[in-house]
Amino acid sequence: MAQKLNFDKLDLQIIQEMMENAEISYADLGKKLFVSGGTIHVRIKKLQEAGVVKGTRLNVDRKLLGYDVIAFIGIYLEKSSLYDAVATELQKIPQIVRLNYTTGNYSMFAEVVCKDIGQLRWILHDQLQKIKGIERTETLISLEESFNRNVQVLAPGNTDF
Amino acid sequence: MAQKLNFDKLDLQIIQEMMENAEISYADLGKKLFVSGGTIHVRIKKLQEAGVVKGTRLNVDRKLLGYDVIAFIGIYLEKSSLYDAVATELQKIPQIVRLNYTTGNYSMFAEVVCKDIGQLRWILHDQLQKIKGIERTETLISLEESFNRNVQVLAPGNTDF
DNA sequence: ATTGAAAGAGTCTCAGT
DNA sequence: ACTGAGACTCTTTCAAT
Repeated sequence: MAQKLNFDKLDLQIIQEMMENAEISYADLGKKLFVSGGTIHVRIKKLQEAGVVKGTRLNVDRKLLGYDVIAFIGIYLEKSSLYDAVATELQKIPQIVRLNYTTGNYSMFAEVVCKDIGQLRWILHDQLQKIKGIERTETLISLEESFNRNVQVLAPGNTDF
Repeated sequence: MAQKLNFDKLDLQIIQEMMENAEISYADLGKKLFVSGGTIHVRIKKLQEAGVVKGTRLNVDRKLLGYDVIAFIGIYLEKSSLYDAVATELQKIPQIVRLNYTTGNYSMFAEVVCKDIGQLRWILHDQLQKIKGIERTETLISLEESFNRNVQVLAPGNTDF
């Protein structure tokens, strides 16, 4: 299980720098942090083996791909024991990109990326309403995404470490 | 502005494969899609120049970094014209990783990644409540993230292309 | 643990098709 | 447009400290 490990300042600096620029070379990152490229290499290897650094994910411009709409869907279940069954069905819908089991207003909280409002309507009306166990849904359409970043482990305002 | 462009099947296949594995080499990707590594290279360059492929983002295990809690915060504003001012303040809080301007129940919708429930309480109570313009907030705590993926442009169930 | 250099693997360029 | 080969850059390994 997620056992907490010890990281020194250099580990956290490497993670923070690579969160800001995942494509930096080991040599350049070493220069920036005043160690050799070899040291960066062994540290990153250690972080990968520890499972902290899991790899990289492709960053695409969804609008240029024709996906203009992001929406969040709060889902009320008939019974919360239906979570797993409903999650399995939601995962089959390619436009649903994220699903969380939540406390608070909703039982489940989904994020959907779709081409336009028409497709969103189709997902809500045709796709979701036929899944057994969903009582009703509430939709928040994103008009603008102000920012979307990784947690900043060594940011100025962050006193966590 | 986000002008829609034309992509052929190979472009979309490259994007889909790289969404699933951003670290695959051009040679291996070429083998998988039955073209040469050189072709993969020029296509990716074209996609980067078009702005569709924006790069890669580091994927970290937030739990191993000690960030055990994800929560979503629905924010009610006193006046929606305060959005920009409030967004600027929220961006200063390192644990707030995402912010959307939304229709529906809330004016703004934020995602926060924090160390534990105590820190979440501190962010909600001490950090948010002192920002002018926030009327009240509603918090959804994530108990489990079932999945978190990119939109699947060439998935079996996706008839978008 | 860190360094610096050599070996290996991947990216990038380009002439030919 | 795509290919394959050579030049170049980066990653990876390793002996020395």
